[in-house]
Amino acid sequence: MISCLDFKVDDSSKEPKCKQLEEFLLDVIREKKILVGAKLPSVSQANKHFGVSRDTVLAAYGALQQRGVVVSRPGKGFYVASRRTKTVLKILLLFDAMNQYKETLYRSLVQHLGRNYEIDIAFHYYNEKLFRSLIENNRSEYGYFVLMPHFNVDVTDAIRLLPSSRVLLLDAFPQGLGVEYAAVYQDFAEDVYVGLRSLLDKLRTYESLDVVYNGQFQFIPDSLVAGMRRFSEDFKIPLHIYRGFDFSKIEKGKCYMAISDRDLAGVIKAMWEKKFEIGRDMGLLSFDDTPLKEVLLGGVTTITTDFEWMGEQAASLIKRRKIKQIHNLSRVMLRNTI
Amino acid sequence: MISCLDFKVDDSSKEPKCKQLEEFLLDVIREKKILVGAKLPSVSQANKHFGVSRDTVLAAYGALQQRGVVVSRPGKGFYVASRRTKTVLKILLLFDAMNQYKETLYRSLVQHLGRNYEIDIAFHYYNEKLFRSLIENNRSEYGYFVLMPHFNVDVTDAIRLLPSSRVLLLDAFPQGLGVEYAAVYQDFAEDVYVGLRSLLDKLRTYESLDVVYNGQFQFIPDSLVAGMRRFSEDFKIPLHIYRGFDFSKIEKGKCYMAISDRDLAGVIKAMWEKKFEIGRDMGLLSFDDTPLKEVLLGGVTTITTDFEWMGEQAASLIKRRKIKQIHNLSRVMLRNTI
DNA sequence: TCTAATTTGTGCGTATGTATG
DNA sequence: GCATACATACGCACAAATTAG
Repeated sequence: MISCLDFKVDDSSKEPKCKQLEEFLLDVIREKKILVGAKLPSVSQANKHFGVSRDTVLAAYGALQQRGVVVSRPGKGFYVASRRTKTVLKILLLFDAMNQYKETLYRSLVQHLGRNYEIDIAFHYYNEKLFRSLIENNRSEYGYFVLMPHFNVDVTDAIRLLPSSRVLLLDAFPQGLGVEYAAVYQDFAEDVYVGLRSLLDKLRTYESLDVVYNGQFQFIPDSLVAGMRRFSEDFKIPLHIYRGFDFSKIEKGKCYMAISDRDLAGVIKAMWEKKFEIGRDMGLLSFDDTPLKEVLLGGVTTITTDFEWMGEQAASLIKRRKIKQIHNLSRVMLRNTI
Repeated sequence: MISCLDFKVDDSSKEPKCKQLEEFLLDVIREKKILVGAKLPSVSQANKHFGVSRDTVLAAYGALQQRGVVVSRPGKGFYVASRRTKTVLKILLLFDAMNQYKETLYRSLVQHLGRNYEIDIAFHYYNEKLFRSLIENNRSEYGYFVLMPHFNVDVTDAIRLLPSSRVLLLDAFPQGLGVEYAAVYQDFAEDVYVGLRSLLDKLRTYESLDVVYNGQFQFIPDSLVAGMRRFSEDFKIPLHIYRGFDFSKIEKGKCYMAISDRDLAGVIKAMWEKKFEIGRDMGLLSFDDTPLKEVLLGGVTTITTDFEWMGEQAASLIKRRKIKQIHNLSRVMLRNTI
């Protein structure tokens, strides 16, 4: 029984020994290696087996007792009382960038997780090195990692530094990572394909689909481009992708697709200057719905996912320590601009 | 172990002893004589071995901690956390909420600070207790604090826990804090007064000014309200402030002021339903400019500050360790909706 | 009932970082 | 730079409760 529990304290670690033991036992109880009602190894057994002093064991057991996870019976032993480990889990949220819909996601996640979680947030802004160093430097500081690995290069090696049971991939699911990782993701290639297909009749009234993005901090996933290209080929809709688009070069008869708010504003301004009429002279699509897009130009058509729901699903996976891949479907908000 | 570290303070040097020790230890860490994760000599060991007082050791160790190079563990010791010795300061950014213009500010600050600063960000979402605990729990971990104390209750006691030389107040400058605190702030009362006054002729064409905000996470500084009230009294413009406004109750002849994007969208939707014409049947103002507001409804009139500039000023104060209060002026972007 | 072994529970000592004059 | 009080981490010794024989 106790021999099944292989654990050694790391004396050189900065974590206190009793804390290390406590975390280990919480995992053991969560994983049902010791069932509710069963007896924990006695203090002196644990003391010898784990190679720590009796007091260290006692400190760990005492902490578990204070949490209500175990109860002590003097002269008998410590017994598991509950699996509801009311632990404060420290979570690192590693997002790509700060923007409007990210706030929706963040709030939803925080709200649905509730009080027993301590959440820190950081942004990598598509800087691969920053992403790596944030993972490396915080490996031991957090008990759980929610990662948004939006990169067109391979970062799976950095992610693999973390135990897969303590990682949730959010929004993006990099190729090369398997079912051992929990995830709530968008399948950009598929979603944009399906989204554009549902707009096919409208899109046929334009001569081409032109994707524009300008900012230095802007980023388009390769998979999104792949989905758009497949749509373009399958349905013979010409596709152009402009990185660093000169908005004054806007033309009649095209349907523009703006990536960021800044790009969207740029297209609209150019449209005004040329006195184009939206939906007739040109079309306009955008990604990720926000309150203002509902009313901008009488409603901008967007291809978007439900970030509220994404946060809720993520929170649920984290709370139940469930490893599962959830495809967060996207939908088209068909409005006025196409 | 400690005997490998031969270091003697130079009493004749003009460099403080703690600075000498700090530099020595940085070299030791750079040269991998002490590896990441390993323990530094304890304070009392170092105190005896290096022939300096405990305080000197503590000052050196503390400085290393504020650079993010080492971390302290009570009862255990100081441990090397990172080899990034180029980092001169670890900064905690404590913002109120995540939103569009906050990103502008954040990016500007990060960009103007440059590479040698490690910046963490957290949000308090107008939760006073969270604000306090974030300060208390991170007091020794960071070398500098950029605080956005947007509260209508007094939080100066929490701020005073930090050395004033290591604090920058951003956006808000709470009453009760003096010139010993660096600040780049908006004077909401004054700014909104001046802003509204510049719109006086336009505002006189409406029967009243109605401030609407709805969200649970929404917040209006008392000083902003005070500024609006003073304007209302001085120029006899009726003012109504609705917390939890029912947008369907929107009326002709009034000028509405929306606090958040969500409120703005709510007013516009209600306006459409009633078929009001903007700028004639009703007016619309908003706070904080964003790219989309430039094009929404042909341009929404906003009272706003320059967050790009605010970030630049803040970075400059931090880098030069300058203690100065900078009033970040706001201006009116007069557009189509009033 | 007594005894010995096992187990939980308590007190004290030492080393370490933290905070304050 | 020094002194002091304090919290935390860890270990040793011993007392109190339980159980088996």
